Amino acid sequence: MRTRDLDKQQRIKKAIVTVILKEGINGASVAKIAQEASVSPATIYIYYSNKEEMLAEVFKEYSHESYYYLMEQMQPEMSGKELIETIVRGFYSYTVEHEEAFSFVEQCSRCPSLAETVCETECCCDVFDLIHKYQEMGIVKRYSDPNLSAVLFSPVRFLAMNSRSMHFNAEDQLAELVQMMQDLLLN
Amino acid sequence: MRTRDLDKQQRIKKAIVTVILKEGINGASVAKIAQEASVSPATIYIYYSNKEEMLAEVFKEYSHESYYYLMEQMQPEMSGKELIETIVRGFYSYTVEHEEAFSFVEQCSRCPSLAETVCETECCCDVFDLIHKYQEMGIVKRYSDPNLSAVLFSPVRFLAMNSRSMHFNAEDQLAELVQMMQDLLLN
Amino acid sequence: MRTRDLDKQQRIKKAIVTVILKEGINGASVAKIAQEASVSPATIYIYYSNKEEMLAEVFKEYSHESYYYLMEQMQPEMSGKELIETIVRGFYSYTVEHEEAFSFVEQCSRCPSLAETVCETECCCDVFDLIHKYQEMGIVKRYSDPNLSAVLFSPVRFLAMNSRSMHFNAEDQLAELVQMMQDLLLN
Amino acid sequence: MRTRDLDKQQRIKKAIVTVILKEGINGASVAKIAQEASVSPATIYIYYSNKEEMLAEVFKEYSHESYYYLMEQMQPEMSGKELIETIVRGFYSYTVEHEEAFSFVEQCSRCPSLAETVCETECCCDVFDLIHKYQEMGIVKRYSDPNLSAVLFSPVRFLAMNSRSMHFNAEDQLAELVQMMQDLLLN
DNA sequence: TATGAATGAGCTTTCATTCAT
DNA sequence: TATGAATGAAAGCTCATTCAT
Repeated sequence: MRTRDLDKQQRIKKAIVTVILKEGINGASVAKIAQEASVSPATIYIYYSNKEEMLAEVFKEYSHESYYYLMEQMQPEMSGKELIETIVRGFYSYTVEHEEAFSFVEQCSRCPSLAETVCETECCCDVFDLIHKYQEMGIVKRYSDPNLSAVLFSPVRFLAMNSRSMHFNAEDQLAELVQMMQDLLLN
Repeated sequence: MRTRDLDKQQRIKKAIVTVILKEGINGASVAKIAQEASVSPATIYIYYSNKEEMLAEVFKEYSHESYYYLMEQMQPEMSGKELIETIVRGFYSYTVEHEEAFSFVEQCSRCPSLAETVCETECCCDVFDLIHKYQEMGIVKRYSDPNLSAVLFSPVRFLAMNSRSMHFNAEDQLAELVQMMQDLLLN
Repeated sequence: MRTRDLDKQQRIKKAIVTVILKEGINGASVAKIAQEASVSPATIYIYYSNKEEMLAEVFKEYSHESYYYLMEQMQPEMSGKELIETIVRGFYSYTVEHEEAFSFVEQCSRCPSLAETVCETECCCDVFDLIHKYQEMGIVKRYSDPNLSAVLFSPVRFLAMNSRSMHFNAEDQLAELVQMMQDLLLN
Repeated sequence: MRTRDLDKQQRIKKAIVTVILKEGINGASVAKIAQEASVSPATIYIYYSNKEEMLAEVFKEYSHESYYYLMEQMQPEMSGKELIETIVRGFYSYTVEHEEAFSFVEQCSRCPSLAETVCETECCCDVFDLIHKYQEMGIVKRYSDPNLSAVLFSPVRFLAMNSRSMHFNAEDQLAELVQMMQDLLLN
């Protein structure tokens, strides 16, 4: 019996992200993904039962990735200021270093049918566990989770998506945004 | 007759938005839009030279709409607090009252090919003219435009998009967010 | 506006029957039918909303045809013997003269999903009206309709389908069968 | 081990019939049959060189089955009446008790490519040997074999296939049909 | 022998767009 | 201007079959 080719599955996953970055979620046909992965379209249906499920599954995986990345940046015993800076800068770094994955997740999360399959809150729960600790220590203000999520991540996403079309220097913006978030969220 | 034509074009525009809310930007075929507008597919090609251009044009129009709506909420002689509250609540109201248009614009703005055709900054220039005045009067802090845009609008969009999947009371969140923005942005 | 091409619709109907005779109901793909009709596959979907419905509709049409043909053979004032002979020979003639249509209907009527869409009894109601008259006149024995249907038509169908594989002279068989049916059904 | 293999082949044979009853001959893919038989698709190609041959072979086997069944019903020293009744009722019983096999054979025998591979006459030769004896004894009329086959089996098949769609009581019909056949075929 | 992985070819269907009126 | 008909191209997906183990 031929064993399942792990490399092949990896190539498919990679291809999905690549094609969606290039062509948008609209233009990402199974055929194109298969070609990008150097695989027959039929092969994709061995790994995923249909296109919808394929996107959902890969979307789910990558949704968590940015927060894993973020957690790796964290140091023990950070001050409040360091915490906020790490979150803002770390999240932005992720968008730059994993441009494909970031763009893929952004597109999926705006696609109503896909967005439903992944719950934002679950993805970043580790980050929130940490923030809650800082809240309990009286370092971070006790704003609600949805609003914390809204102000910590959305603006960074906005900058990441618009850094090209709007003509600004990302580093300057980021420095200012860090400052803003520290002012806003710390006691 | 002129009225007839205008009416037809208007119906097409409405249909685009309606269909995209119902079916997502993926499922929005020219045929479905034509049917929704009670028009022949061929007729659409009288008004727009192809689908891409059609979406781009309508996207451009609706991109401005939320900011027009916002400007209508503005009162002369508002305090800084009132300004911020009006922007945050007004923008949220728009997402509720014009759900179709909001969803349409959101979806288009995540579609790479379409997003390029519309510049966010141009759309909200009137709002920024106003904010600049308040900055010059020393009421609003002198943060850069991209960051102002990022923190004023993205979080509201985030709440609007996630109010259903996350289970929170929109009004409570909004009240808190207004408070946060006032603290953050006002001297 | 381009008007619907009646000839085209006719060609499609003809093509369905031809392809099914050649390839069997299994091998009859929409693409092959389209090619046989010198039409694009997409065109077929203007006339029928899907393959199933297409087959069902054409099947329904042709199901009636053999009985229309039969009724045309009938003469007024026939004797009982003539009635039976006309039915048996007429039905057989139909299978020879309209081989394609006959084979098509046979195949469809064995396909469970299609068979359900057409009710045999409705198709041959004119013939049964006639038979009922002869029953009332005491000429044809008062057997039940299902059994009359079973013995009058099934054996002829059997002969028609097997005249090639079994090696017999159709005319001889038919003459004998007429005799049998007359003996069986007439007072 | 031999038992294992035979068991496997048997399971495949059973699966073919089951799947075809459920899905029709169109919907009976090798994959589905393999799954139903709890076997890999590749395994099927160890026993049969391709799908066509597989169906043909199993079709051939089951084609005989109803006549074997029929022969088992036969008693020595039956009267002519009993002979006819046993054939008609026995054949009907078979269609009820072996619904899957009957439906399978019916479907195959309408599929042109398959029908060619099996000769009806060969299948029921035992039955005809018996009938011929009764003909020689002057009990059964000397009609030709094709016509005997046509009137003895086709009407029963017709009733079996239509007992649901036409709304009649099978037992009543059968009783009448027995009577008819006795009148028709016996001296 | 037996298998799950793999695939090219083909399926049904829909698409954006153009044609003929 | 406006249309329903028409279509080539492509979509998502399944097929019978073969491969590699």
